[in-house]
Amino acid sequence: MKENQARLPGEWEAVTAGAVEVVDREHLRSRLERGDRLRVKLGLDPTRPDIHLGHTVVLRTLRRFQERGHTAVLIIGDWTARIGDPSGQNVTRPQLSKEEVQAAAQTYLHQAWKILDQGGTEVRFQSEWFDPMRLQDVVQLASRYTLARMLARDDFAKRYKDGRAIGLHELMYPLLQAYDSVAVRSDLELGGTDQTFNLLVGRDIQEAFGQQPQDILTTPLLEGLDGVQKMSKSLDNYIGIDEPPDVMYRKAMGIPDNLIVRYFSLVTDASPAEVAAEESALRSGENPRDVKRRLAERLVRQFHPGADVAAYRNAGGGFLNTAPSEKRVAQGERSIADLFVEAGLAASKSEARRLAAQGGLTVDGTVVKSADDRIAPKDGMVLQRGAHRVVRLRLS
RNA sequence: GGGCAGGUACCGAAGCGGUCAAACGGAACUGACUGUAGAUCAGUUGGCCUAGCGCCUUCGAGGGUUCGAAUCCUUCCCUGCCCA
Repeated sequence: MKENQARLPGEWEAVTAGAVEVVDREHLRSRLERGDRLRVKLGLDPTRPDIHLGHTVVLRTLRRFQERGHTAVLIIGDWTARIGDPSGQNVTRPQLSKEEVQAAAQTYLHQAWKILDQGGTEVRFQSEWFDPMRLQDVVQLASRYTLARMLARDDFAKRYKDGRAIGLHELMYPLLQAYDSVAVRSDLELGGTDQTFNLLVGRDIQEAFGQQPQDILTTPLLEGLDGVQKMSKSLDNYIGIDEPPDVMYRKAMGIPDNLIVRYFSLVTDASPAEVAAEESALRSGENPRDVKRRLAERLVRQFHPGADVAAYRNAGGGFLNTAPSEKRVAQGERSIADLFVEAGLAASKSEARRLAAQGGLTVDGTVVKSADDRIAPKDGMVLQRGAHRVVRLRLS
């Protein structure tokens, strides 16, 4: 696989831009310089069928490899998705059916093509190689690794030390995803920094199966809207790449100021020079809101080329507070508390009453005094709970 | 297999016969403030209604003792540690 293309100057820099860590650095560099065409693996677990900006960091890296003639190998983790990566809290995940995984995978791919070049991507399902395995093969695979090495992984070590449960199946996760590298003969695997251990296991397992170990490249984890924890669907601090432009804009405007530059550099097409310009704009005292507007516009344009970005800007401050969502409700008079529960804005009538007592509920802009007052919903009526949760009613 | 320690609300953690829907902390939510977020301050955080000092469900699961149990007994399930 040595047939190559014109060697671009700065190839190494271009392809590793933003990488946190590369192993084996020298090895990878020399392969790139030699012009080898690499099989670049990226694994995705289709547990949640939506790609958000956090995922795009690594996807964009993969695309850069594609653009330079390397083969993207996208693995759909239809087996590992059932185990769930045992990262900290989520010890158990709902067992997904084959159909659910299939469906999620399709959605995933559909979204992934917004970033990757579909033609240059090889999509593989784990079930290809795992379904035919027999117990003998599984035991065989397990024999290639040891407990001590598993315990080298931070979260395992921590849980072990703290006396918290570690299911044996959880130990299988790194092993299975490592075997993927063997199955697809990966040359290089990409992943977020939280995957470092798993990617390294891939190297070991490949060697155990007589293959040349892959190199690995890790990308930063993007902080979510809260600015602290990594972006994830389950923490509800994400911007999905399939979300409508207005929602995307609004969410982008809500990120903490100290993340503006990071977002510019990790998830937009802005060149390093442009990023630097925004950074100095902030430092020189420009209102962060305006810098953030440019960020939001850029993001929206990337995923919704036709969107009328100016409209959101002119919407002023108010757009921040309106989360557009509609809810169908039946006609007829009932208590305000009931209506809020139906609209999904309160978990129970008791909660609705408490919120009302705190002045946190409004109907068409008027503060609800007593949640026990009765009301007949009208089509288009707007219910609001707090500053951010708004529902427009539709009569059915 | 043996010994020991545990399983309390979203999480952590008190409580060990009544005054417990259950201290405290984190987290979340609401209000004030702010360009948003944050920080800060205040409040809320099981459900239901005829809203009373009311009823129902909740302290791993079942059974029991008691006028009365998260608290005592018992069986079971689960977790961790030590020993084999």
